[in-house]
Amino acid sequence: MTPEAGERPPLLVVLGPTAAGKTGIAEEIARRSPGEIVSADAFAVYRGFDVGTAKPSRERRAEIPYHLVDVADPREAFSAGRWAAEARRAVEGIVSRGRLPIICGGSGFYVSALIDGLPAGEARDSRLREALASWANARGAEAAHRFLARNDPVAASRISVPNLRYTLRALEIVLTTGARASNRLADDRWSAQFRVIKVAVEPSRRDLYAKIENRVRRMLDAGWDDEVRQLVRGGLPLEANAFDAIGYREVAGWVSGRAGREETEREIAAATKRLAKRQKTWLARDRDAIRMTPEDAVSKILQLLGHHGQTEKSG
RNA sequence: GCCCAGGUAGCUCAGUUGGUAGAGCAAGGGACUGAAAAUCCCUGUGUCGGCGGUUCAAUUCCGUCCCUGGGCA
Repeated sequence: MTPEAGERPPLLVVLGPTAAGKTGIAEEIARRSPGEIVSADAFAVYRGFDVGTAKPSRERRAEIPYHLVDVADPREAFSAGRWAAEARRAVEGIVSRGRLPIICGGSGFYVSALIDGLPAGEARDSRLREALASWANARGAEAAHRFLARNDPVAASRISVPNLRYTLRALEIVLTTGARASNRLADDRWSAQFRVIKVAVEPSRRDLYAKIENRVRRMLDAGWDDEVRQLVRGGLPLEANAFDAIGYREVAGWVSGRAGREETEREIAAATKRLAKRQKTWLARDRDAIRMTPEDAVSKILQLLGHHGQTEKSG
């Protein structure tokens, strides 16, 4: 390790699939270090989405400062870029207070936007996006893909034809910036100022699946249905992006009598397991992440941070 | 008891004018550059309800029995 490595402030990143126990670990570290938590969760940013996103309660947030929770209205369009920009500001604030910043969450793309960076310029245009969507709706995904192939063949070759969402995003980038999506380079200078300690909490599949099942049951017991009723009564349409959060549309179906509680619980648990699988796939590529089980995560992280054990201290 | 309609992949079902079968969902694996808990890709052998019969060959035709749903008594 280079001498200046020790001078850079540490930035702890706790990753892992949903329900792995990340939050408890991050909170324990925050108490000992002491630190503040930056939630890396694409749906905990929305106000009113509490139970189903396993959002930390008000009491816990009073004990340990949380950032990037409840920062958006469910009606507004959120983005990885906006999250990363706000997370950077939060991290800088925590460091300036002399505390340990702890990124904690399961949204791999968001964390990547923060640590690895994104290309400069958002290249986002909602009017163009809508126009492209309705054009593609009329002409089909193949036509859209052919159009992209003409403007950015490299991007087109990486995107499968039916993946209309990716195709349209790549088109949006070429049409707004004139630059090909496949040529844009991410800017990762920001994270270089920190000693990034990235940790992946990975329980066995068996444990994780049991935790997921328990958690879904507890969420349904904790008034998830009331929360959905309130959101719907408040006029939030089921098409809103925030309702893409796993379980919310299922609970809406239960609330409206279209499905029973048991069936709803089963479906949500299955969808959550699929999410956990995708999260693990994402994480598997991350060669910087230090893998550990939830049981020994806290002591291993403390060690990585440089909290020395008693034997070392006395010597 | 009688008359219909069914019994095919974990589930819902298609299909084979007789040559041992395929979709969706589930499950497993993968991709991911501002919608990401999203979006997309790959992976399909299962006594085709049991037992007999006809046939070179039956999941397919015939008989019979069992099971499920509906109707009539």
